[in-house]
Amino acid sequence: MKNKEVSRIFREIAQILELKGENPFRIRAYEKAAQNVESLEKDIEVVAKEDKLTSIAGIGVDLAGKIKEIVSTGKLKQYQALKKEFPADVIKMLDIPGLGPKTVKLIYEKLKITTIKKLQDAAKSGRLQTLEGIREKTEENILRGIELVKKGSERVPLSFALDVSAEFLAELRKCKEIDKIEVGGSLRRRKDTIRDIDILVVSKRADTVMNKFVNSKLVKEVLAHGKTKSSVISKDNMQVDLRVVENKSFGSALLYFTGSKDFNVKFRQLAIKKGYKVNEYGAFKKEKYICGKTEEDIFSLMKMAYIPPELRENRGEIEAAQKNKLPRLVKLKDIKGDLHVHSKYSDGTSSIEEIAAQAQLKGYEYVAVTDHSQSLKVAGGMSKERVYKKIDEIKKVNKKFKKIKILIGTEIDILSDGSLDYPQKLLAEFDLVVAAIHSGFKQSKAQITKRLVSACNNKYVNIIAHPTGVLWGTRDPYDVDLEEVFKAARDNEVALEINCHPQRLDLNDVNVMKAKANGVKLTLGTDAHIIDQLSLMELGVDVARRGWLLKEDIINSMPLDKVLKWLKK
DNA sequence: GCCGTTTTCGGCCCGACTGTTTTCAGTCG
Repeated sequence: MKNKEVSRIFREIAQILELKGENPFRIRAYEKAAQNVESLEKDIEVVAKEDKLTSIAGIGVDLAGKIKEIVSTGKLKQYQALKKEFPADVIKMLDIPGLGPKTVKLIYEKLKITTIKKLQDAAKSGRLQTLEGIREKTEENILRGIELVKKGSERVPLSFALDVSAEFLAELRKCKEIDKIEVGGSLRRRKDTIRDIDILVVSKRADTVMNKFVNSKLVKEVLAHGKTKSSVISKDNMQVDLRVVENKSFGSALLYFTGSKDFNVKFRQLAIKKGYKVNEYGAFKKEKYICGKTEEDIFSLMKMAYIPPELRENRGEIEAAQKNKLPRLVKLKDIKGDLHVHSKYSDGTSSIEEIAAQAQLKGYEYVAVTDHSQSLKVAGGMSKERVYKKIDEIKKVNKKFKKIKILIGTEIDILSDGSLDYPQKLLAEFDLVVAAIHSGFKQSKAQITKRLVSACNNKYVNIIAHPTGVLWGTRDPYDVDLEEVFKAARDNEVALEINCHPQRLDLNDVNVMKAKANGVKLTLGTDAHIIDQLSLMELGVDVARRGWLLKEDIINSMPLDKVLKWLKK
């Protein structure tokens, strides 16, 4: 797989071309190509071999030739020549917020500044002010931008952004000048990681709302404060943007503010073809306002089905909506049980009975109590004896609860040599076996892949939990050949989990799509360690929806009898 | 550099805010 390599090279070419002041549309062509290659499901090397590169959107004859060169020689002559034109650190200056290609070029060429450190020194000493168009404020902004880069303006996990946005929403809702309020952006699309929070409000008193917003106690720093748009940095270091519009523009503004960027570009192009102009204030014919009060109005004007926010990534959803062939996405109410829950028997805090009661309250037909296996000592991994004790208790509780079935489960460790943490004889005692990697994350791709594949080959294993091991913001996924895991899972009727825990959300949307394309079934598991966390199911459903899943793709949208049948593969 | 049921040439989404200058370029989303 050289998809990442190709897209990295194209992205960097785009940056260098920006510095050179090249045609912006040519630059965008490289960026678009980079993105499309990166999100391509197929291996770019295979597509190149089949001579089908130009069938990829945004890849024409020229870029196809460049991809072939990269795939066959591992290099691209054009790229190597371009790299010589600017020092690597100068290209990195483009990452500084507020500093764009024009200014970087000016600074590099006039002052011969080649590193971010030198840039910082020059800004502090006021030397940048010798340049045309740069005065005190710009210098300050550059210094602030450098600090932001150092701190790492990285994406945060969805759950963290949800918490921050909830605080802002609560604060803004106190403001009686606000008639409507909604979150947009990647948060509304429920991406697994979020860079900034976009909030949209309807108000007739935009100035009052803006003043309250930028002066809120939640705000650390004001980046911009305009009549209809403001940006701040929150106390938790998240950028929050607020936009105020009139009611008649609420739908169009929400559409625009929800994005994604690629979706917006495609959508607006389509509008032009149909003779309309769509912006955040509405859909217009010539200068005449047609609609914009709701998103539905605009979709219907474009003669397409309403596209749920989770799908708006320009991954084919616009074409599908035009043909009225959008997938009937799984909904929270389709989920009939939770297949990954921890009890007091390992590192959870709830009793079997509490879990049963809460799951019943959720309207579930079943819940699997999947405690850790013996090796995972830090998480109260259970000995063989404790397993039998737990089985006895579950049987008793099952007699007490008529409306819900507790499945006897285990989240068993896949040990570093690929073997499982309990003998086969004990595994036979469980209704459900969830296998997962909790150690040896640094092993080679081949080793990790082999461990997961051999777990799939075990006849008692039903589910692979959090298949890539990612912990958003803390730990990168381990190196694994998912294609191999997909094959093994499909051939052995093993499902892959979408772990709903906000730090995990693993598999993610893209891998969920790939799994489905490979004929693999998915499960949703909250990994709850306390009964309140059974509500995390919602986040997992969001991932499933972003991955275009129907309820038919998800094991635990089936009723109990069918799940039991599936478990007895 | 890509793309095409108005086009194989001439388009390519569209608008807000800031800083600097005095009408606009640069940057961002």
